[in-house]
Amino acid sequence: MNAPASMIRLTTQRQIILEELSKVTSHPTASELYDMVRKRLPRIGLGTVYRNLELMAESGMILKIEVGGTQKRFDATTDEHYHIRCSVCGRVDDIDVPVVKELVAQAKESSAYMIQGHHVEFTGICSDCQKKQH
Amino acid sequence: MNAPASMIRLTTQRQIILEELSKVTSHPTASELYDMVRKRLPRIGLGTVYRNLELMAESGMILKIEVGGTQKRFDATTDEHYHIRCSVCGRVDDIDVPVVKELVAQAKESSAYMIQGHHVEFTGICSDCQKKQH
DNA sequence: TTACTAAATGATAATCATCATCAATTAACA
DNA sequence: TGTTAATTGATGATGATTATCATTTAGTAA
Repeated sequence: MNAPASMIRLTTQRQIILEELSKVTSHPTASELYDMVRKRLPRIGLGTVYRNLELMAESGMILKIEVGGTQKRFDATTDEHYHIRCSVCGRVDDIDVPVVKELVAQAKESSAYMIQGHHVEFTGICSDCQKKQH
Repeated sequence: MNAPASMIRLTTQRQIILEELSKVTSHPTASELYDMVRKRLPRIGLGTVYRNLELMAESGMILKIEVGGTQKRFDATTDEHYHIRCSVCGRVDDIDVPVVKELVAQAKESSAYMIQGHHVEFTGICSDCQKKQH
């Protein structure tokens, strides 16, 4: 009855991209991940990294973070949480602030949009950049 | 004693960019603003629009919004408030949900970052896009 | 195991948003 | 009205991302 589902293959590239992303607690950009992955797969193309990150984000395996800054970032942790971005170096980390569920309820009342979700992004200066500013 | 402050001129371009931005409640991108301004100043360059939006954002006259999506957006309203972005068309609007001041306090406790601020971005489907999805 | 086929890759070019450069123009003021 | 530095418009450069396409390969069936 269903149209034949397109087959999603388990390729070396995909596995290693996911492994490398899972190793770090920071939230690398596509090209940072490209550099990390290339140490193990020197012939991989940047396009493959972009393609797979996009694919994994769509399927919910990873999280695509579109915050301030020019590049998208990726996160292997998919449960709902907030982020903090360094305004100096652009680094993004998870932040352990409890998710405010009421925000969505409030938004539903005060907007004609059909609300899907929310995200909180804190801005600050990371400890590395604080040190460098002597 | 001070170095001579660089003179900031009141040009036609700047005035009209600010006027057009103030006219709308949406949050146009630089190129949307370019189209709006060009109806009154057909010879204006896109670079001028970018330059002035950046300048006005730096001086605090307007707000530069770096949310999801690929383009930066601008807002003539500068007091602290949250935004909602349509996941279909990318449109961004203000949303009337009270600012949660406690979030920053909580963030300060649970992070090594020097916290500067926060922003909440809701995601949803705007009424126009709801209609179009028959 | 081998052969088949659609999915995926790597290389490359194309696109899009933004920024930089620079000669020509113009706002502010003496 | 003339001077001068700030600004403009035109254009090119850059950086991130996406599209294209011939080649390779994972998954499956013989």
